[in-house]
Amino acid sequence: MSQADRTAAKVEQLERNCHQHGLPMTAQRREVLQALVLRLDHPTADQVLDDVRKRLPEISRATVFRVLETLVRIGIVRKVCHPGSAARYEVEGRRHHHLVCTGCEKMIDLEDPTLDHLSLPGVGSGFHIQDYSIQFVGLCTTCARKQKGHVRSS
Amino acid sequence: MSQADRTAAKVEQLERNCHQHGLPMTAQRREVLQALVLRLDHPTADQVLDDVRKRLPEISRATVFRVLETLVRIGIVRKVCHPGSAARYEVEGRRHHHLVCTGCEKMIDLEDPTLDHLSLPGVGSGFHIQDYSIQFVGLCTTCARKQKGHVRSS
DNA sequence: CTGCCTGCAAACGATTTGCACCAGC
DNA sequence: GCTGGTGCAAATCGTTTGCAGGCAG
Repeated sequence: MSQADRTAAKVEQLERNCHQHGLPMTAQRREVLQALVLRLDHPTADQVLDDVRKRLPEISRATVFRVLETLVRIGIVRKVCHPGSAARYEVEGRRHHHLVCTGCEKMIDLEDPTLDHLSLPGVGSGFHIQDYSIQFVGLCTTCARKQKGHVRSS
Repeated sequence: MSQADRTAAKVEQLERNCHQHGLPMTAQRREVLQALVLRLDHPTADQVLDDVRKRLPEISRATVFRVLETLVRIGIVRKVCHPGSAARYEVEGRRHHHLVCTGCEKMIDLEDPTLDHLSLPGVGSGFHIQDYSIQFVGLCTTCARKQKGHVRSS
């Protein structure tokens, strides 16, 4: 599937989900989602804002926050937690995991079928597990090189 | 091991690590760590502050943030990322995973030996994996009950 | 002594909210 | 026309920082 197709499919899904939830479809929602689909990484709200402004220059920061939250609520977008300060967002898609670099805080997607069917723990507590995702923490190539020899700078 | 023993052991480790890093040992550091050991959940900095103030009433908020960051740096405490707003902290210990409730944002620890030895993916990218932890997302018993029948309130 | 640590208050960055107006249905 | 969405600016929340003492080593 091409990038354009993926985008179109997502926008369509957005329209469906908005409808299901009785929410109007707006240009802002479409553009925010589109910007997110086009990115391969996990942008912060501000990065999304920058992208969207290229096509919708008058959009407000607050709206981007509101729209992102809405997209998360209706299940099209996932808010991923990140050790860094600002929250990151990504479109919901295939199950995948994250490599997080403790050096530069970069986050890389990892798809690995062997990790996709963990036997879910039979939690006695009655917790209802809907999904899971693994966070691998470590050092990316660049940071690993940098740390050679150093103990700790700060 | 009793709770008191665990606390003592951790404080001792703190003294050792401070020494190793050339950092002075202070009452604030001891109390912050102690407060964290005594909690079974993943408190925010403010929750830690409340606990510590019971024994050290004049401690400042800024100090709690600074001390927590120090404890993370010297490897006694872990900052866990959480979809919610404020960062959470926990003492480093055995490997465990987290159940995160999407309803109330509660986070529950889960120790499960069957999940402790995942075959780490042979990442081609040269990423250096040091550790991992799994996030299970779902609904806790309370929130699961609440959602029965509702579609979505807000 | 000297350097790191602390308390306080102010600064900061990310996110949320109140309000007046506009657009989708 | 009513409901919910948007832009703007102000408020809020979590966290960090600058500075003047204080205390550990």
